[in-house]
Amino acid sequence: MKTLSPTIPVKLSFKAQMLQAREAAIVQAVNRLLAEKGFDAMTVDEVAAEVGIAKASLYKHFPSKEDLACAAMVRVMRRAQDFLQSLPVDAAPLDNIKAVARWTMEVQLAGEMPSLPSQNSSLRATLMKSRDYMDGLIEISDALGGWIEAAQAQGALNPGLPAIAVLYTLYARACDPVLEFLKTGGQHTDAQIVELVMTTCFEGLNSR
Amino acid sequence: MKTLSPTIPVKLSFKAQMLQAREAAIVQAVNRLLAEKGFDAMTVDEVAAEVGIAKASLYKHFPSKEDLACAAMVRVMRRAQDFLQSLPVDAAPLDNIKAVARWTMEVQLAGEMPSLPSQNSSLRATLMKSRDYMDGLIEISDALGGWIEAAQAQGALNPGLPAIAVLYTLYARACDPVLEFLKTGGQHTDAQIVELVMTTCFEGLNSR
DNA sequence: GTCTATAGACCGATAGAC
DNA sequence: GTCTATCGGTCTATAGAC
Repeated sequence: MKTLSPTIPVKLSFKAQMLQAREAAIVQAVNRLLAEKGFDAMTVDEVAAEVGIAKASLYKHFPSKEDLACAAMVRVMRRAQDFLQSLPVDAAPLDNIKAVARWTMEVQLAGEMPSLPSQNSSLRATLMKSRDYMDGLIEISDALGGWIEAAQAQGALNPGLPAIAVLYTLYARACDPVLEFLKTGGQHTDAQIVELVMTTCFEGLNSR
Repeated sequence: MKTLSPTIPVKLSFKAQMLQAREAAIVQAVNRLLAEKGFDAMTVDEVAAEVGIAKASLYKHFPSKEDLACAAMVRVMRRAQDFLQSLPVDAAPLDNIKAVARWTMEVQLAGEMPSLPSQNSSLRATLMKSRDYMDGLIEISDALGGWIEAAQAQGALNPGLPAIAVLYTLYARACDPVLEFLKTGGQHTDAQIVELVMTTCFEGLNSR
């Protein structure tokens, strides 16, 4: 078969690499724009302009604006999974949980956390249908959930809280408006803001 | 003068009352729709349909969609001010702070908390220009800020946190996605959800 | 008969889709 | 680069109050 000759696979692979590289550029641009202005305010024209390609070419890669956003979410999910795997397996569960919380806040402060409106139903439907997205979400939730229960069992996290509530609270830090408010205030560095929110999140507002 | 005859003022007042009542109906509808779908997804036609009047009539009351949203924000701000004034003046500062936090969460769970995109600049400009909005915001911030500093001084709230960070953290509870997540989960009543988030907010995730 | 307010058609621009 | 739908905003004819 011709397709098994040495040159063909190379050519296909090269072409595939081009496509993949452009797709990566698209997804990165979408990620940035989603973080900067959100889903509704982001226009497909902007994405095409930022990547430097024709709008029609976008639709060769992604069938709709929702799929663009979904790809950006999958990207950040992949980054999260990579971060999770970089954590020491023998660390205390609470340390890993805190590391993840810090990481999400740093991504947000770096302007790299895509923000989607939770009430948009067509977007929700697209995300739910995406195997990549759902698998990533479940894997991350499982990892975090395991650490949460372990930390509660050893008394490091409040065992009176439902684990799911703790998980949601951690997820919410990825889109916490307090970070943006404090950054706009200009009184604190990014590192200080992260530590501040880490404190309120884990220690609470009350005195100890 | 004829305009000072008894019947004229009565008539004018009646007309004014009608206008005011309709304006209240409009603002309430906007408030509900903003809470349900957010600013971008809400259309002016929907508002008119919900109130049961023509779109052009809306524009007799409010010059733009942004002003509609602003009026809804002023409404909820007024409700907040009323709630603040209903609190006992001799109560412990921390109790009042907690009462306000509970109140904002209850309003959100009741589907009555308008949600605006923080990055929409035309909307921000309209809000900033609104004396009613800004005055309300400042009055509320001043009241909360005073309680925060008092609670920190007496060691009830962590004095190591900047008061502004505490204030923002409280404001953020009004749009905390954890409430919606837990409600969607269906495992908890609204009251339980409020107490859960109150605990994580004031006690933190760690064990005490 | 006049005047106001309304209802509903209408316009222009924008943005998603192809 | 075009097409079409949608949406914010406006215009006009009419109904009803005085």
